[in-house]
Amino acid sequence: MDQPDYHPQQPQALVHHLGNYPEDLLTLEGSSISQEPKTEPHARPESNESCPVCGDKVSGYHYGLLTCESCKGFFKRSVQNNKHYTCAERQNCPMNLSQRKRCPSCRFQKCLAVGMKREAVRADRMRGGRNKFGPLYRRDRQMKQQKVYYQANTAPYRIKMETTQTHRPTALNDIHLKGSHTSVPSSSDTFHQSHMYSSGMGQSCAPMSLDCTVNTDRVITPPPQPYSGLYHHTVPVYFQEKGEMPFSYSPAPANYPFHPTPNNSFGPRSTPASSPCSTPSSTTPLTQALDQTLVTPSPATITPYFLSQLLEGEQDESQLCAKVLASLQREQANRGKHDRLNTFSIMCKMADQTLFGLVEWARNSALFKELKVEDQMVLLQSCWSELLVLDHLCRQVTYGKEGCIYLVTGQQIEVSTVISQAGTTLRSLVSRTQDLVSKLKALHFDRHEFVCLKYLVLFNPDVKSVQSRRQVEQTQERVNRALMEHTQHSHPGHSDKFGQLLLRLPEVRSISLQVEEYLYQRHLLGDLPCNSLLTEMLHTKHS
DNA sequence: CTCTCAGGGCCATAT
DNA sequence: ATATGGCCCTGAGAG
Repeated sequence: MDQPDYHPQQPQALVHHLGNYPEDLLTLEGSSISQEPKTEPHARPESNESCPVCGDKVSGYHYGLLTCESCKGFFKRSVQNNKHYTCAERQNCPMNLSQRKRCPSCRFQKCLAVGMKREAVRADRMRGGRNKFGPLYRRDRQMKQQKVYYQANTAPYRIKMETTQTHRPTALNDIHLKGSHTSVPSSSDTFHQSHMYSSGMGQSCAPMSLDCTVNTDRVITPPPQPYSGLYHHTVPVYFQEKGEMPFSYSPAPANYPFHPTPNNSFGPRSTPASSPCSTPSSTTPLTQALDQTLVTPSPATITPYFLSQLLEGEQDESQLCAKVLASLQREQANRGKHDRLNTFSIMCKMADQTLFGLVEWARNSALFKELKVEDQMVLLQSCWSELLVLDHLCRQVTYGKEGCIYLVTGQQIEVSTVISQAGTTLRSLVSRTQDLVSKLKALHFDRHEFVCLKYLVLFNPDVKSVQSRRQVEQTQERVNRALMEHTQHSHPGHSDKFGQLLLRLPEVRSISLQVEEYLYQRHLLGDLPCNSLLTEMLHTKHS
């Protein structure tokens, strides 16, 4: 068997998430009229595109994305007839126009990997009509049109920016996670283990042994990166979590783990960035700064202040690292010798803890606290995976070495090893993510911009059932403007950086959707650890 | 109301 | 015999 059974999903939550890019990301609010993309009503940005599965000419949007007619038909038949293909090779058959017929297994896996959606194939086989992905297609078109516009107007810059990352080929049979520092981990490490696990969407694949080694006594040292401010502490390794979790691990009665305290607050907690819970009409240094950015065209003085306020809410990477390590240690300590977490579970735990951190970040944000609890919930439900992807991207840009993936624990993993040994889906995810990292590195993506993108993703007024839509919209517009002013001010010679950054968001979203789909498939196979925030979030989307 | 366009069906062709 | 893929039909939703 090389694909999981088809599980028709309730469309509501999915549509909700797939939905919408904020309008101001499309219109580049704040830029001059002449910079707006001029799109002809009948311009079809997809007309020259090639199918992401086989490279053939696309014929339109099919089952979630632009594909060719043949892959459309193939995907439809595969889902309708509940086909179970088997690859005679190693599940990495080449997929192009001439070879797409050779291996239906790899073809179907690639269809899923690039984002074709089973749930778009109608169970009732009803013909005609519009499907639930209409808004997604519309937005995607708009983004593509804008991209065409930018490509036409930024060619001189793009020549410099579009450097491609080269992956060093290795002959390693194992994936070795390495500490980011020079000291060699001791053999008595808590997590020293070797595991076999399958990756990819349910297909069997070449076994991957993984040596996951963590030096528990390490002290994080500042890497030679431009953001040395992140690593200014010596980390207490055995960082104890307080019982103050934003999400409950007990079975959630309302099918959602978000348990804020009343009055738009999440309990007594203070951070430098957050004033006590405020109402939309109250004024804080932050909201004052926000108001000023709206009315005062003085980026040199206001935007840096506003951005520094936003930055203050950022988690210290070293603390997050210590927290995740401590959590993993506790988990392993509670398990028997033969009951150790496997590699995939460890990765999930890391993602889970990172997600906790992101939820904490959001709830500590003064801007976010001003929203109704219901809105906070739906916004986080909508964008959690995008935040995770953004967080990962920033970590790679900031600390990642060429050809390595930098984990939240400070360990590193060879990209080429993952690429060569992972299943189709994971390989696609890693490859797409690394491409994005390269682009962001070329853009000299900085912390301020990262924070802005996080806010732009979080404050998405197009999320269905947001009540205070205007408030969300205004915040997004403010952050959007701050981002624009920051890029113009900090990179005056690179007038298009703002646009280039926004153009990365559709790919972030696309990757995050693929991550969700991948995790959900693994979850259905029973691979995901139970009682995690990750699974709660996945359930919320798929329930 | 008309038009658009994405999903489904048909069927000649390929394997 | 079965799979593929090009073409056409259908009909919900947008305008």
